[in-house]
Amino acid sequence: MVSAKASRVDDAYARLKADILHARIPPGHVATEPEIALRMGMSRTPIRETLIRLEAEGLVELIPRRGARILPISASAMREIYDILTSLEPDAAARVALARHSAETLQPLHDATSDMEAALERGDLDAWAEADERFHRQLMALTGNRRLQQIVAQLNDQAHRARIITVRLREPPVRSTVEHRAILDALLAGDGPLTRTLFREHRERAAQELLAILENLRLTQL
Amino acid sequence: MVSAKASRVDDAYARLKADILHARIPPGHVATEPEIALRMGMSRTPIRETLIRLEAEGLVELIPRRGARILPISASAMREIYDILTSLEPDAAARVALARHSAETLQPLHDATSDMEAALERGDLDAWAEADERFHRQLMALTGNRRLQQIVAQLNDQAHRARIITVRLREPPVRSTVEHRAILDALLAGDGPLTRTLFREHRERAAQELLAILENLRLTQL
DNA sequence: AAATAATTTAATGCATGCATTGACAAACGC
DNA sequence: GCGTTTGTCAATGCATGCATTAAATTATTT
Repeated sequence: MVSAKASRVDDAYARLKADILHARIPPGHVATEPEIALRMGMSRTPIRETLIRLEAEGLVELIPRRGARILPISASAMREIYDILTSLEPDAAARVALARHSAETLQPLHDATSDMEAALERGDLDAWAEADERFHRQLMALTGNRRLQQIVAQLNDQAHRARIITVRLREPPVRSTVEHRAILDALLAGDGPLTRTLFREHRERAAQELLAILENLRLTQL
Repeated sequence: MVSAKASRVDDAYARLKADILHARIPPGHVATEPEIALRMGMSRTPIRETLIRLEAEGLVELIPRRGARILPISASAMREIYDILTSLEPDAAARVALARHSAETLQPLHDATSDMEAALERGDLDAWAEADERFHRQLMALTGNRRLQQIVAQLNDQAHRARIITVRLREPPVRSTVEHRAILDALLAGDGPLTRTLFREHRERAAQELLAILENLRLTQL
């Protein structure tokens, strides 16, 4: 056996988190510990620990005598998240560019970009979104900064549901895909400033589009 | 009574965190749950929950069968932290500048700066450090971005011990204090780009100095 | 009927018990 | 003497019990 034996907390954490991210539990939903424990077939203890972790990650809110509330998707939350990502990612990308990684090292980014292009042609938005997130994740991994990776991953998790919803309510992300290709080229060229600029514009546009949709839907809070 | 009744978890959390930040527990120290529970006069349960939270905050590492390890201070960790802060804070400061807050709103920053100057003249490094952290905290508060505030606060907590140590091992922070004044002026002038540039240089220099000292001391890991 | 009070219900916060399992040490074989 | 093996010990992971207390419900009063 390769993987370490999963503890119940590990299990509950993985399942609950997946349920939240895939919106299988509706945003805003409130559930009590005994309720979740029953559903997951374990006692309250591991559920409690799981909820504490999820709260620290910003996916759940623990309301004193009521239970755990799955955080809703709000435009204001998305604005906060995108403001932070717009600061972090372009800088990080610029550092990666300046590190002048080999083409092999950048291969995963290349793959992700190709996958985005292919998915877009097929009209497979789920695959597109997956490749998009993969690109961003791989790029952060190349910085070697663990804390940065964790923070960005956490923010992306928080924004995940909003992206799922909006990706189907907008024009096909042609532009976004093209931008990825341009960023990749800048990275390969080792052009830090260009990478930063492109990435920043990429994030700013994405934020604009997402927020426009959320606000149009009057999804101040979904 | 104004404050909510403190639960044991709240209490243990506050105490443990303070002990860690003030280095009353030496970095690298390992303690078991029963050990901490005994010292804090409560059962393992609230201690457990506290440790989970502290782990999520990056102050403690939970080692499977060994206990909780107070994370050591390493130069590499500080580099990670400062890289992130150097991305986040200057951008955030620029946004604050563009928001053109009134002088009253910026008063806390003014106070913090004055306090730094006064503390420096008195040679009171503790007071100086406190005012410095206050300046940065207040500035982030002005962005109104809760997530940003939380992330920056968390990173500052992680870096706190390193700052305490190094502040006494370097020349008096005259330069740093002057820079704060300049940043404040740029904020008052509503000059976003200038604020960003100044802040970035400020953080980069601070990072350089801190890392130089840590590495000189061969504190790869304290 | 609306507002208030009394009562019931149930979720949390915490303590405790116990099985499991890894860490450590002593005993053993080479 | 040093690497293995076995055995003991204790920390964790989890379940469970219970007091407390907020929320919900019902009863009561105006």
